[in-house]
Amino acid sequence: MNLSLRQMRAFAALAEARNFTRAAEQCSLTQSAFSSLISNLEAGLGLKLFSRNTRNVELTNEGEVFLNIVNTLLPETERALEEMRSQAELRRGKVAIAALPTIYSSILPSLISRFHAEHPGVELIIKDTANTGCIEHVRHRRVDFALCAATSEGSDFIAETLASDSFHFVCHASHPLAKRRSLTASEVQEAFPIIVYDGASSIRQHLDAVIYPQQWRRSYEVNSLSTAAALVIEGLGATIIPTLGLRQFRDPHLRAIPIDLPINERNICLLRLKHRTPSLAATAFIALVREHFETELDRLRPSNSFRAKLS
Amino acid sequence: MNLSLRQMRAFAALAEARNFTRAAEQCSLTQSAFSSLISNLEAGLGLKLFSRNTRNVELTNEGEVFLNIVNTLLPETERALEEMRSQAELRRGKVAIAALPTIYSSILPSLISRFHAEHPGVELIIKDTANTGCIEHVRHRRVDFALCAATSEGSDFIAETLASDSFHFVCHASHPLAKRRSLTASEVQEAFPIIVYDGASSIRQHLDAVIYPQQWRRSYEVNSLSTAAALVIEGLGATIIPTLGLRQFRDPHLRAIPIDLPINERNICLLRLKHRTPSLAATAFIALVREHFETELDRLRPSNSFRAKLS
DNA sequence: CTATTTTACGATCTGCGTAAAGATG
DNA sequence: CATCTTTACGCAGATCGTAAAATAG
Repeated sequence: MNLSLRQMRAFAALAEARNFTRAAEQCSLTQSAFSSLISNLEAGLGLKLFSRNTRNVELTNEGEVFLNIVNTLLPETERALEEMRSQAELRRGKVAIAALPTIYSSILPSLISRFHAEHPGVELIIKDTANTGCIEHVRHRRVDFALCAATSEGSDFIAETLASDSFHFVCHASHPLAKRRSLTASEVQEAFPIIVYDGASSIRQHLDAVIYPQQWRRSYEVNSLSTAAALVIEGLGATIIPTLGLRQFRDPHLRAIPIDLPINERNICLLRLKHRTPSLAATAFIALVREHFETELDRLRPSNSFRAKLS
Repeated sequence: MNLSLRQMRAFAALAEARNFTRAAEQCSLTQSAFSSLISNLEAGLGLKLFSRNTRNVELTNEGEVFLNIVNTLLPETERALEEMRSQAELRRGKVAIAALPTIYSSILPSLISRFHAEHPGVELIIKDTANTGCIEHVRHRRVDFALCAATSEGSDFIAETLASDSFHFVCHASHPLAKRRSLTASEVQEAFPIIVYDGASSIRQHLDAVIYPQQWRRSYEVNSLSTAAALVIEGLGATIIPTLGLRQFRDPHLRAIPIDLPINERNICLLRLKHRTPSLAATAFIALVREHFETELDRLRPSNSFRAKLS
């Protein structure tokens, strides 16, 4: 006897419906195929499970015994398969991630290619959005997790700090401050015109907080790093960028000067919902992220000269 | 995915043996068939369970997960099938029977012991109750079948007549009629005091019907044969008993005289619900009952002298 | 007569075995 | 290169669907 899941499903459906036609529909089978499926099950077990005629279908005593068994065995088996399906989702699954533009443009590309090489069947969806958007994506479960700046929002989140980067004053080589080795907050504030970012941005939020209650004398408010970069290159102003964003400003005419801010570190964290077990695919990606920040942490250290990297 | 018992068995064997050839042998399959069986299982689950080459077979991480599942699921499934096998082989089961006291006390004991000897694992539940009770037990499916007097109740029942017995006047040896060889209905009606049975009793129902619209001049109305027997032995009255009930009145001081009633035969039948396939255990018991009445039918024939048997 | 199950039968799919090919230490 | 697994392929049995037959209220 080779009892199969399909047989148990069919039996359970018939025991429930007590009607071949409806039970067959439920199993996506023709009534005739369903009938022989039940017959085969009965033959396999060597006993009648249902006493039936054209008007009435009901369990025999032996059928009752089998129903008791199936009532525990079937859910367990289904659950087992569901468990395996979750496993399988590592190979053909989906990971949705939200990430700050600075993170997306710096560390994610290499992680994506490594993950894809390891799990070629897993679909990766990455939304690059400012900090506020990242948090909302996580909150509404539109992503498995986010890589963004630390947040203090509620206790629904788990925020794991992965690294922290610091801020740099980025200007054209012809800028009056271009040759300085370091700058103070007040010096930077005087460096008008300065290019700032949209209020949803973690950079803007951080910088606003740092000089509170003062405000930035801004001439431009942009949404993307690349726009800011274009403006700076054109000599229309300077901007302030955390370490991870510097890559966007690699240009021979630009200079990046470390700033000494009251709160100079921006924490990069892995943000996810507390009561949501990440899928295995997501877990795998998270592992890759953690590994990245462990092995390449030094790259983020402000002690490294980024001036050199920009030229 | 239609997980089957065979797939689980094969997986367990391979996880144990870690060798396709030996695991295949254990499953009574060629190595090639076994290989594709495992492949199909992996394809069905959507993941590799074993990482293998020609020298080495071992479980993947996903395989380990599946092994944990199978280690509980497989034994449970096997046990379930074993349970059903026991049912099929009548090594387990339950038969519930309702029977008239006259039947219970006459033919059932030997049938019970024969059935028990043949099927020691089958539980027997026998309710001795008057005719009305028997019918209700069948109607409400509290018993698999009943051995009782024929009924004309509705078409939900199947009533198979097994035998018929006839009625006897039973009295103390000192009774005025004790020496008669036979009696008529009117003679019996005059034989006051007469002990009758509760209205639910088939004997009472039969006798009431026989003399309708007259009524029995009763002095005692009892529920059990043994009570009636005690009364008769004490000389407090006579009673009327069908053949099957005579056994209760075996006493040297009692006499049983055949009565010539207008309807002298009480049909003993096997009563069950029409649309209910009896369990295997019940079927086996029914077979025993039929066999009994086929081989020992003569015992019930009123032609036999029961006077002799009583002394 | 109507609703329902069973049977008949051909097409398709699955699973097994034989035998050959492929892989690996 | 010896051993073990996978692949190729034909056959047998299982399963499915369509359609007709049987059954029961």
